[in-house]
Amino acid sequence: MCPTERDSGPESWPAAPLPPTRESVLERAVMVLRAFDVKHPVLTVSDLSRRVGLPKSTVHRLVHEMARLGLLEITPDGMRLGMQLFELGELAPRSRDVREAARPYMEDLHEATGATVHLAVLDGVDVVYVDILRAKHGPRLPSRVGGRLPAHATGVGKAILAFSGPEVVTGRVAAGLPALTRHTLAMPGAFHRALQSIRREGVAYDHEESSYGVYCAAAPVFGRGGMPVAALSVTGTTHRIDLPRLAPAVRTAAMAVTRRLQASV
Amino acid sequence: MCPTERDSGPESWPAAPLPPTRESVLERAVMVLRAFDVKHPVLTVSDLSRRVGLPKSTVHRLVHEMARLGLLEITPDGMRLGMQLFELGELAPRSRDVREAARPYMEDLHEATGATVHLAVLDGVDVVYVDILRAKHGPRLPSRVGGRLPAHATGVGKAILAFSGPEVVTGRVAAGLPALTRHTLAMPGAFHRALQSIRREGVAYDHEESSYGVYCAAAPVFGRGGMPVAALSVTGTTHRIDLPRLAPAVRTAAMAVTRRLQASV
DNA sequence: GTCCACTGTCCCGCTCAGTGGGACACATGC
DNA sequence: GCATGTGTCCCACTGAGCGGGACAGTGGAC
Repeated sequence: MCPTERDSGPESWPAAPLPPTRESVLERAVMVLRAFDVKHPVLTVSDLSRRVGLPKSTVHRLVHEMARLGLLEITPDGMRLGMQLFELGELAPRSRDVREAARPYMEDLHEATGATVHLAVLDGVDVVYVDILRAKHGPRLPSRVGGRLPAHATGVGKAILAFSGPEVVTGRVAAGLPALTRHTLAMPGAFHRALQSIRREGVAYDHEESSYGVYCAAAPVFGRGGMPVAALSVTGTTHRIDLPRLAPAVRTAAMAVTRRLQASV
Repeated sequence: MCPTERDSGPESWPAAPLPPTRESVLERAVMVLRAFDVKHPVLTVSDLSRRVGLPKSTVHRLVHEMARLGLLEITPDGMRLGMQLFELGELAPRSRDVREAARPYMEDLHEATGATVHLAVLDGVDVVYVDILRAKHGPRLPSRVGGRLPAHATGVGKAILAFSGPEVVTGRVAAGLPALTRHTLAMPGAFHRALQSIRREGVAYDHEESSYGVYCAAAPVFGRGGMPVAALSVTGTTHRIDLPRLAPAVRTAAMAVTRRLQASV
């Protein structure tokens, strides 16, 4: 919640906690899977037992069953997430379809601007990055495919929210507006005003709201029903990117993807 | 198994059947997840009940629990795989790390050759495609990120197998050498001879062995321990690609990725 | 209109899959 | 030596998961 988090900045944000229920086998399994992250790609049985809060013998049994199913892989120094998960994840339609449709236009945008191009979808109150084309030069941005950030704190998130139904926006506000930097729109008033301006302009800007030194311009992609399903953004680092100049390009690309999505059958 | 399969060709291959055991809750859940594929991105409770062979009431309960956990999403016309899976899948280290390391070199290769570039890892007896940069022009190849094909029938698969331990190769042979086209190396003798030649040349070729009209050259990427962990390939369609000319480029790129992997910490 | 076949949802009593405390062997480090 | 960490396995208990079956709603055929 605090802008000055301990280590590497908001590369990824924890998913919303699961609604409280007496945990089922399935839930325990998901808890085990969720225990892994970028910083902890390999965990031992004891690690998992500690992180998840389940008895070691239970984790042991669970983990071996999951390995049998391909959800986990056992290595000499612990468990890691398995290829089966990658395979299943790639089939998730919300990310797959929009990525498929957007890829060519992302490449054009990438080539035309030389900047890093992002594609993200909304999942609950967060955005999840679905595809990234990185700038050849310049520092590596902290974003990651599969990474999750609170929607209100990102360009892509604001672009989607601005054109979503009011209940979606309300959901985000109700879940809180955590500040990732001191520029994050953490006040509902400012946040709503920003969305209104985005609706007017058709573009959302992010001036160091998600991460220090990171600037971006984002535009929404609309699906079949006319509702926003994703957003494209062009991102760069401080003063090395001319957002007003790039905004029309992002909008145009996003509109092209929209057209493509609505054309397909 | 038959080369002239019914519809769209070998875009994806079914994963190996799970070892037979009395099915656990977890296994049933995975069976439900695996019921989804490219042609069936949305399934209803009844669909799932039929496809998986579980009672409808059981599927109903299971599916709603999985939706609560984010593994599935409920839409007006059925269930689909959820974003949670995509998120978890992107964390699977085997695909993530190698893709991260390979991306820049894939882009170079893509730019230098103009052809489609593939990155795949070995999973059991199959290869799973981890990243694809598609040629701007020309027909769309049937490959798909997250797609699975029997290793012996692909360039990338043969490139990996040729430099893997004998037990890995034996595993593939023991699992059978199904023919995807009439050019697939379906005989152990021919297969072993091909691997030997690949070891000598450092490049694996695929002349319509995985799909008609598809030609490719592939080279292995080695991990920390000196064992192959992935393979890069350059792919094109009949006669529109000059493999001997591209082979050195693929090898060079693969070696660069190897270097990068072994350098990182 | 009346079928019929199909959905998704929910109930509820039975039972066996899942549980987890605890014991054990082994590897480190002091 | 002892202490503290691993991973693995056993086994008696019990409630989570099971699934047959009932039900309401939908929609096409006739």
